[in-house]
Amino acid sequence: MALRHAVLAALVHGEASGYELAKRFELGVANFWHAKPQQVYAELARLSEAGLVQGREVIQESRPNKRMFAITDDGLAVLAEFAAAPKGLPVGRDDLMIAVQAIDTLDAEVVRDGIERRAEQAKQKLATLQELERQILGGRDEATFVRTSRHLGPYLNCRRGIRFQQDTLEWCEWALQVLRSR
Amino acid sequence: MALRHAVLAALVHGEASGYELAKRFELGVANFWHAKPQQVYAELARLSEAGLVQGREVIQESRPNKRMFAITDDGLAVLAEFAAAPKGLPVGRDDLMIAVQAIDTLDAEVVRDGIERRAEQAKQKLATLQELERQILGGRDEATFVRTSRHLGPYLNCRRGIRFQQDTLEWCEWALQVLRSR
DNA sequence: ATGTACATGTAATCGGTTACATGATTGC
DNA sequence: GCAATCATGTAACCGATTACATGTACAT
Repeated sequence: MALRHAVLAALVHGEASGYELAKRFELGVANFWHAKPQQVYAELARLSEAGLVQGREVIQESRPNKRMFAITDDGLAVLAEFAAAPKGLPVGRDDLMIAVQAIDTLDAEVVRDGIERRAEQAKQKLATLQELERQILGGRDEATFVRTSRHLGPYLNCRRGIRFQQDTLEWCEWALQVLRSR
Repeated sequence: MALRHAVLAALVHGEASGYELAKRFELGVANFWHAKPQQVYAELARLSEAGLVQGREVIQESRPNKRMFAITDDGLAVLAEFAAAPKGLPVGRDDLMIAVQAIDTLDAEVVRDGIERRAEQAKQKLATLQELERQILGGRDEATFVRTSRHLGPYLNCRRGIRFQQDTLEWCEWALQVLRSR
């Protein structure tokens, strides 16, 4: 039941609509949490019923109406409890690594193509995250930002994502070189 | 339905019992796939019924009997098909990063403790994986191994795991430094 | 006209986790 | 005596994915 906490955490820096939250999950936090839009809407409904978030209707004219959700004090309490609980290791599932594991029996070219495609995906994701980093830093260097900002969480998370994609890319390039050199 | 393929991939370098497979999932491949023992047994039953693996009883005297499973030609065909299919991005879920995202609103000390615990976990995991790497290389250097071995898959996978844990560790240390310097 | 962004859901199904269940052998 | 390792599963529940469903506004 951790999507619940992920949604609450995504709301601590201000209210958001289900649509906005779904986008945040897709891009910003996506390396370490992932959720489909339908899941987000369903979770918001449950959180709202439990009193952990509060929604308000926003009537718009040139667009469909939307509901903005904000975290409540009860929601914050639940988040705090979650943060204090011991965490297990991250759960990862990567289809590509299944193919890699079996490369010696399979057609190696097919797996190589998969690694190349993954490298491309990583590059794109990396570009997106670096753009996000620029937005967060807003022209300041890291030391200045760390001293002056009250929004460290998203930055720490963004850095984790950038590192992960860089590491992915480096592994892909190393693996391709190994496979070429056989 | 990808656990199916993960199990098949784990069997390509030789037959194994459910118990052995469960251990392989727990340690070796665990950074990029994860499965509980019960799941492995259930999957083996399904794969066996579908003719993708074949089991044989092994009677043991000083231990409980076991069933060893080997991948069949049909199983290999299914794996090959899977390998050729386009892969999505890896799915990751990391509770710690949820707490990190919300650190500005939460008690920062609690989150710092979480990062420290994660660093410890990463160190242990890293040690295990480096031991596995030594076993795989068997005294040879990388270049020699790559030229002479027919089991590249597990090595590529192991390297991915090592890099991931190293990167985790570096991020943890960087994040702790940032949090201390505030 | 066509597609993308905005905006929100329901229903059916599938995959994964947790709890339960058992029992022998080996080493501390 | 007690814990760890070997060895295998069932059943209930919950969480996640996929398919279905609808409609407006704006840009190309």
